[in-house]
Amino acid sequence: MVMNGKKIPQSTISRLFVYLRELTELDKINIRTISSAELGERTNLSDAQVRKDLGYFGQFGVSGSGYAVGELKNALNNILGKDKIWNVAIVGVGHLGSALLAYSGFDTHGLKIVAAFDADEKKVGKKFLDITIQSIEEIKQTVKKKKVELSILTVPVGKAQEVAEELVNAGVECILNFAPVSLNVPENIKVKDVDLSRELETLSYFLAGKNGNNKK
Amino acid sequence: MVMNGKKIPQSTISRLFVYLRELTELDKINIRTISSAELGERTNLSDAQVRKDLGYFGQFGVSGSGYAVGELKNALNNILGKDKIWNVAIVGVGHLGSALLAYSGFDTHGLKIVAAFDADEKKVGKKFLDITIQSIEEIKQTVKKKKVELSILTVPVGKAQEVAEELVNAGVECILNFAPVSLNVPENIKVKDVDLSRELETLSYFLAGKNGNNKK
DNA sequence: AAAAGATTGTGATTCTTTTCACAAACTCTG
DNA sequence: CAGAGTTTGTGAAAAGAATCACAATCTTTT
Repeated sequence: MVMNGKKIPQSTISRLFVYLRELTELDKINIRTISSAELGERTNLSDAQVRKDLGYFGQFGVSGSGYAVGELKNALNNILGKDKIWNVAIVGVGHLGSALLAYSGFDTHGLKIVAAFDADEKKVGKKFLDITIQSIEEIKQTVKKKKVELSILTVPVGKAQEVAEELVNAGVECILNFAPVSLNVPENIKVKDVDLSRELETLSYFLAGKNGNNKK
Repeated sequence: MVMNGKKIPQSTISRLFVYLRELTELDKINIRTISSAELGERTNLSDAQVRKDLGYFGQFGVSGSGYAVGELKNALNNILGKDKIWNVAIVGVGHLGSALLAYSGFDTHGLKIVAAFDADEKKVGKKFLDITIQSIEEIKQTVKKKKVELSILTVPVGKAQEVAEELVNAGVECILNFAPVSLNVPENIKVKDVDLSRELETLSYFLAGKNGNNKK
């Protein structure tokens, strides 16, 4: 990602969402102004990090007093494309998939689940809230019709690559992949992996270290 | 993390789990030997990356032929502490929490869910497979009794900090946090954040860029 | 057994991200 | 309104991570 000739780290983008969330809270409790130091404290980041991150996108602060909460909030909403609502499809309505379907938090983040797919014929036709589960075969047609832009892949490992290809073929450009495999997709497709077991395993690795098991 | 004086990147650890998963597959289909190039190909990483990652922990390869699959697999299992089974507790049995409870994949990763907690009195006492949901008040006692080492935090944002403190107080050293807040815990406690909305939002940011919405 | 080929392990290099540090700009106080 | 106190914005330095590149080592071929 490039802006004004400077390269913007992926991690900066990710942190902007954290700032935005905090600013939204601050706004609710009528706090009008905040310094980078305080915003950093609340988000467990350094003041310098906060300033540098914001610095990629412009000058939002006022020397001596800090940032205007409302203004910065609006600026970030704009930068992060949160003024738009994104249409999301969930593919694979197993345990995790249905938890995500039922998760109400997405709406408040500008994400709207508009479709759900599953290979299991027994599930097809069932309703979750206002979403009817469709067959995998209907992906292409439904993606077009419902203007799906993002997709969440919660199918078993063995099916992931195959289904991913189908999604790409249907025109989806972003995939949040929960299957623990590296998807092979064209490079214009943005894939983000969330690997729950791996996260836990990484934790256990540190725990192993603490107990002295694998420390030299 | 430090080994032989060299600092080991967190990302290296994370990738080791990916290598291990691939090696386990290779072993199943009776492939005896693999080069860094091929292992890299299968995991979408560069050959140099594979070699450097492994290099932090020793010399496992053979020039001219590559790595012995079985041997490397065993070595990684050992390095990553996967010879041990870790006891896990889930705190917050909402949509996501119960999906994780029902998720069978953890066992195969050396993780055993031994307890579940929820604040809702209506849920307390209910059974999920062989786990009975307990009240939050019982955390301390149960953590001790069942030797909980890892915990998964799937409570609402507002409760997260409070419950995290209770976990720390009970002696849990690692927390996988699904609540979208920065937990404030002592620095000897390892917290890993998984923020699903943020992951999706990050994706949508790139999508916004593609459509030219926020490109200069 | 020598030559050709493959592949590792790792120092050096490059690239990326974070932290430092301070002038400049603003606010507040008496 | 001058001086003391804050806080930003940003180059420069440091730290961290990925890539390069190649000598050393092993395998295969003839």
